[in-house]
Amino acid sequence: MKEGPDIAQLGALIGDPARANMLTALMAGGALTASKLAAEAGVTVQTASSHLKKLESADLLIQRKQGRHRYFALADDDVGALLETMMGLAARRGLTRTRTGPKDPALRKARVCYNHLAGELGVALYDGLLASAMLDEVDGEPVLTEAGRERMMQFGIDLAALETQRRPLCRSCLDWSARRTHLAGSLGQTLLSRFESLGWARREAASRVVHFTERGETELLATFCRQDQNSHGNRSQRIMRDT
Amino acid sequence: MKEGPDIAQLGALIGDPARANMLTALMAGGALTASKLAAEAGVTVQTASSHLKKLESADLLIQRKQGRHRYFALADDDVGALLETMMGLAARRGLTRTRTGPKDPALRKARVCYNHLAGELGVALYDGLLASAMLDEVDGEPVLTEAGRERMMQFGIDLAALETQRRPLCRSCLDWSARRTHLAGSLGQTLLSRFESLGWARREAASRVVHFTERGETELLATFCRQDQNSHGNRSQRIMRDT
DNA sequence: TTCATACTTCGATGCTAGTCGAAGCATAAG
DNA sequence: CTTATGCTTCGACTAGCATCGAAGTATGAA
Repeated sequence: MKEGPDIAQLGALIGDPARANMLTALMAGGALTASKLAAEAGVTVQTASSHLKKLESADLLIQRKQGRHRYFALADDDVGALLETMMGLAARRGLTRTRTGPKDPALRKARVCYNHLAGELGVALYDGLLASAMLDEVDGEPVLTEAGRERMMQFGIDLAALETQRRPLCRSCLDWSARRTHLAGSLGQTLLSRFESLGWARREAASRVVHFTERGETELLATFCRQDQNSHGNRSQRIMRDT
Repeated sequence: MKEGPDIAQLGALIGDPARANMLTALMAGGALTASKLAAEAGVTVQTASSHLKKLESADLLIQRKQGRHRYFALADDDVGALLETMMGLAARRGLTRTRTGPKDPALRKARVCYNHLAGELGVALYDGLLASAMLDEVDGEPVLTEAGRERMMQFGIDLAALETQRRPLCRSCLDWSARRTHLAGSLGQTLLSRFESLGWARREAASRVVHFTERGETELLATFCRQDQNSHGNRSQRIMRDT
């Protein structure tokens, strides 16, 4: 009847549970081997191979051979963006998976959302920035205040470099575990890598889990989430240990 | 293994050809009856009913009863946004449907993309605005120039009102028929409804086709696509009748 | 009431596509 | 060479789901 881009093909590709698991595992931005992806998806390697072939020939994944391993990664930022969009909508629609796994608590606490920090610590950071008046929300969009700019530069963020980029500095991103927002955008991304280079946090190898050290977590909260900074800061509830 | 929002459920819902057709038909923003959607999807009403039930219970569609008719529409702007994202990616990946239908030429010429004008006339408008220096592109994002602002106000667009909104005035949107961009954003939307109220164009009842009158098309090109306006205007190729 | 239209539900059918076992390549190590 | 590992291909099986005919419900018209 119609002509044009086929949403159905795309949807069907993402619509299979095994493939969806693989894509979700790759959302952290890294590259994983075929066998790792098979384990993540909960299928045998033969099945995974078949899926990966389909995803690759649709240009959703790219493949890099290295020795006898084959590493797969998302082909493009567009793919990641689509997956994020779907995640967001699925979360808001209450389309959640039932079977829950062992990594779940760690994932809920801190994880990578595309390339920035999400989970409890992610929303705590966002709330803290708001409460201490480093961040402000105008028309629902987060904006860095003058105080925030200073603190970020003290913290070693090259704001000037970030602001020359096309992508927005601050964006809000809806969290699916907590029903709150956390900080995305180039600043969100840069902050996460800064946390890592400071040794506050490290990413778990083949998952989206982010492990914060005891000290890292304390420092994070002290640096960005002190309520008694400039404002009275009751704009956000404390939600640190609510699970 | 994991927990969280289930991309797979969403994907599977959109992944069926019949459902994808229905969703695509609803992207124009209107509400259609169940039987009309069945026809659009090329299935019987029983089958359509089953699909619509699923889409509704996933909160992708909403239903409004009116007499013995049931009108369905996209539940939310988020759904439309997701579909647009998927359309864009599918187009860039070359995932296009093969079977082409009778409405195809009309669709290619002018159609509704979510709520603004797409198709050949859409990209002609965009190119014309660029060529006559009413629109400029900074960092890939379209921006209205001073000359453009004046012309829009002459044309009866209430720019001041649009600019108080959250959503951006100008956005670019990738066309899937022509591989070009056309104008989205609140200005894009307002322009299309202005075309309609001027009698230049009207939307076909239950499709995304936009019919321009002979005069409407001429006026559109004269008003926004005169090359010999202020600039030398070779920044865009003419592509009007290239199919 | 009777008939017509719009839509849903039920039941049966048929096909697609995901799944895994077994075997086949390819690369690396001993 | 032989052995081990990582991955792909082939083939067969099976489950799930889209599909439609037939019957059932709801609204409107005559």
